[in-house]
Amino acid sequence: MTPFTERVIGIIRSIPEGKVMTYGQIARLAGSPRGARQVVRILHAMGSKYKLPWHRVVNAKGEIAIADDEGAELQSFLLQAEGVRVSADRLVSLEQYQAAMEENA
DNA sequence: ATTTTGACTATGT
DNA sequence: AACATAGCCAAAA
Repeated sequence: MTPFTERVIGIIRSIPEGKVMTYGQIARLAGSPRGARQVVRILHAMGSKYKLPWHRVVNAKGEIAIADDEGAELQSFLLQAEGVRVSADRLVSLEQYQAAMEENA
């Protein structure tokens, strides 16, 4: 377990309900400005084990980044269940993750 | 050791 | 706004 991984986990765990963050933001906060893809891997590998709110992580455009349609639908459902507006093309309102970033900065 | 592969991003058309 | 390109970087093949 690298320090970077630990920081990523901590950051994701700190995302408040109803807010979302992007892979890039998380990577930057964890000290690796170009590490967005590593965040993806960490999330995929450790997500269930550490009970992280994986569904609160979206890409830079504010959209659900899951390739698999079924998984994307689940994420969309989970987000909407906590009050995040998600459009039919799985776009998340941008205000929500900007707020999350300030709280963690 | 080298290549491929992404739940990515920034930049330029 | 949609598409292409080029960086990116660790894990898997």
